[in-house]
Amino acid sequence: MSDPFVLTVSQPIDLPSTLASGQCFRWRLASDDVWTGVIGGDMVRLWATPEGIGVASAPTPPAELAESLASYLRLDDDLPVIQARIAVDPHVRDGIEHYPGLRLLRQDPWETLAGFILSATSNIARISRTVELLATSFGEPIDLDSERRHAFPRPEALAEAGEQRLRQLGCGFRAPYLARAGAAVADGALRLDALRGAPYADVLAELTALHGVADKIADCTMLFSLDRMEAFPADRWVRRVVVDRYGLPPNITYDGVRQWARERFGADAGYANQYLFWHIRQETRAQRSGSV
DNA sequence: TAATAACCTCGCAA
DNA sequence: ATTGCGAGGTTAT
Repeated sequence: MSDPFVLTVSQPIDLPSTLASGQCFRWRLASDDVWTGVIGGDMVRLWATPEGIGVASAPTPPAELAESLASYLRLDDDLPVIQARIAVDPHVRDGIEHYPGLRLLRQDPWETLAGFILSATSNIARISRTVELLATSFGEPIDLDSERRHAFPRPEALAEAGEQRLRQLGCGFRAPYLARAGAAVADGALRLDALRGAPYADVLAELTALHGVADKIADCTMLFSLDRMEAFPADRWVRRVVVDRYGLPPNITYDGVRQWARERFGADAGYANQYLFWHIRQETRAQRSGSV
C-alpha cells in the first residue's frame, strides 16, 4: 500500500457514529479506532487525527482519494450551521449533544438502494452480513496490505445471479426484489445517476416503481445517496419517537409523518431524522443491556 | 381507503 | 444448548 495520508478536515466528524449509525453497511472497526470499509472500487482505512482523518487505501492511493472521500463524508455540508437550525427541536438537540460529529454520507446510489432493499424486516447486523456475502460472491476483489475485501457487486451481477442464488445467500423474500432492481438499473430502465438532484417527488416515483421499494426504502436511498436531504425515512424507531415524544397519532400514515417532518425541519429533515434515529436506537440498546 | 396476513432467515436474549 | 421472538418493510388480499 502507499503511505498514509491525512485529509485535513475543519468540519466536526465522528467516525464511530457516522460509520456505524445504520446508513451504511460495510464499515468495520478493525482495531484501535481504525475503520475499514469499501468505497466504490477502493478499500479504505480511516482513523481520527488531530488535523482531520488519516487515510490508507488501495488500489487508489489515499492522496488521490481526497476529493471523493470529501464527497463521501459530505464535508461540503456545514454541519454546525445545519445543527443550529434543527437544534431548536429539543429531541433533535438531545441527539446532537450525544453525537455531535454524526454526519450523513453521500454513498453510491445503487449500493444504497440494494442495501436498503435488504433491510426490510431485518436488522443492521444481518444486513451487513448479507451485503458482505454478496460482495465476496459477486464483487471484484480488492487488496490492501494483507487484507482482502470486495467491491459491492454491479447491478448486472445481481441480476444475473437471480432469485434462487440470492435466496441461497440469505436474502430471503427480498431476493427477487434485489435481482429485479439490478436488472432495472443494468438495462437502463432506472437511471440512478440521473436522479441525483432531481425533485423529491420525481425521485420518489422512480424508486417506488420498483417491486420491494416503497416510501421508507426510497427515502433511505434518497437521503443517503441522492442528495435529497429533506427525505425523512420513518422506520419503526422514528415512528416510535414521533408518536411517543411528539404526540402524533399512533395510526398516522407514512405520508402524515413526512408532511409533519417537512413542516418542522424543512430541507434539513434528513439530518434531524438521523439524530433522532440514532439517539433512540442507542438509548434502547443501553436500556436492554442494562435491564438484564 | 384502511386493516391484516404472509414473507425468508437470522440475531439476540432468556 | 435450544427455543422463541422480533427485526430500519412491502405486497397481496
